[in-house]
Amino acid sequence: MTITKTLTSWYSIHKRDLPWRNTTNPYYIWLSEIILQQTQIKQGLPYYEAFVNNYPTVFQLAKAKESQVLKLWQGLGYYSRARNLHATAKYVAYELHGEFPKNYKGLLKLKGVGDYTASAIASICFNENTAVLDGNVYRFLSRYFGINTPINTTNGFKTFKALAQEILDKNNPAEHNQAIMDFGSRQCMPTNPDCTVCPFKESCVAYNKSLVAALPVKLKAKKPVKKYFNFLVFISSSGQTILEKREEKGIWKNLYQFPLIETEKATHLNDFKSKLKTYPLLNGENYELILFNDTDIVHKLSHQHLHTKFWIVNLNKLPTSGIPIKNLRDYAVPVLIEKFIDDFNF
DNA sequence: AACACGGGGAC
DNA sequence: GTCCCAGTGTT
Repeated sequence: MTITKTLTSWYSIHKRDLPWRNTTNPYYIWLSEIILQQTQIKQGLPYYEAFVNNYPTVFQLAKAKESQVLKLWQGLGYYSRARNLHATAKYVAYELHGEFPKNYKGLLKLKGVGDYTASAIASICFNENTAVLDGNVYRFLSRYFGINTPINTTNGFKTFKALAQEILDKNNPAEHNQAIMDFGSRQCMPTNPDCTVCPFKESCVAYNKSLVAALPVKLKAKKPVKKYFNFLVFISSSGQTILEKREEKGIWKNLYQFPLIETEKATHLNDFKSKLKTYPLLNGENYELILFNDTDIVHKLSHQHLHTKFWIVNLNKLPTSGIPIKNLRDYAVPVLIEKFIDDFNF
C-alpha cells in the first residue's frame, strides 16, 4: 500500500465537509486559503462565510473599499492578509479580467500568495502537480519518516518540500493534498495523537521509535517584548470621540484606535497627568481625566505583550475633529480596542 | 537567515 | 505559562 492510497482511503472516511470542498472555483479556493493561513478552520470558517456572502465574486471584492474589507476581517489577525487580499482582487478583476492565473508560477506572483497557497490553488483548481507544505504536512512527514531537521529553517523547507513532492499522487494532486492536510490535522495532531488507530502505525518511524512527541523539531521563537500603551478615550459633551488611523507600517496597519501614548514603563495617575501637560492635543484644554482600568489590561500577541491603560478624557469640546460615539462600530479596530468598546458603557 | 505580523485554542 | 494553527513579506 502506498502512502497516498492509505491517505486517500483514510480521507474517504474522515474528510470534513467544508464549504470550499464543493467547488474548484479559484476565487473561492483562494479566499479560503488566505483566510486559513496560520488560522484554525474553526476560527476562519465564519469569516469565509462572511466574505462569500458580502463579495460573491472577485469583482465585488475589488469594488469594495479597503476599510470595508478590514472591517469584515476584524478579529482575525494578520491584517496584511486582508490588505493583500483586496489588492489582489483589484489586480485580478481589472488587470486579468477576473481570471486567476492558472498555474503555480503565475499564482505565486499574486500579493499574499506564497509557496503554500500557490501550490494549494494550482493543485485543487487546476490539477497541477504541486505538493502543499503546511504545518500539518511538516508534522506528518517528520514523524512518518523520522526526520529531525528543524522545520522552520531554509534547509527544513527544502527537505520537506522535496519529500512532499516525491510522495505526491501525480494522478490526483487535488485529493492527495487535501487528504494529507486533513490527516495531519485530525489524526497526526500536535499533541497526544491516538497512534493505536493510525493506519500508518506499522511503518511510522516516530511511532516505532517513540519519537512522536519529539517531532517535528522546531527552533524556539523569541520572547515577546513588553510594551506600555495608554489610550486616550475622549468624550465630549456632545457625544463625540476621537479615532486615529494607524498609517505606519507594522502592527494593525490601517486599523483605527484611540489616540495612543506609548511609554517606557507603566504609568500612574499623577505622572501621566503631568505627561499630558506637554501633549499637543490637550495643551491649554480643560478636561477631567479618569483611569478606566485599575490594573493593566495585558493583550498578548505572538511578538508583543501590550500592557494597556484606557484613560477617559471628559471635556466640553474636542480639541480636533472627532466622530459620533454611536458610529464607533463602523471602524475596523484591533481586538484590544473592540473589547474596550464592549466593556465601556458609552 | 532572521524577523515581524494577531488572535484563539489546546494542554 | 508553552505551543500550534491549510504562511507571507520584509530586511
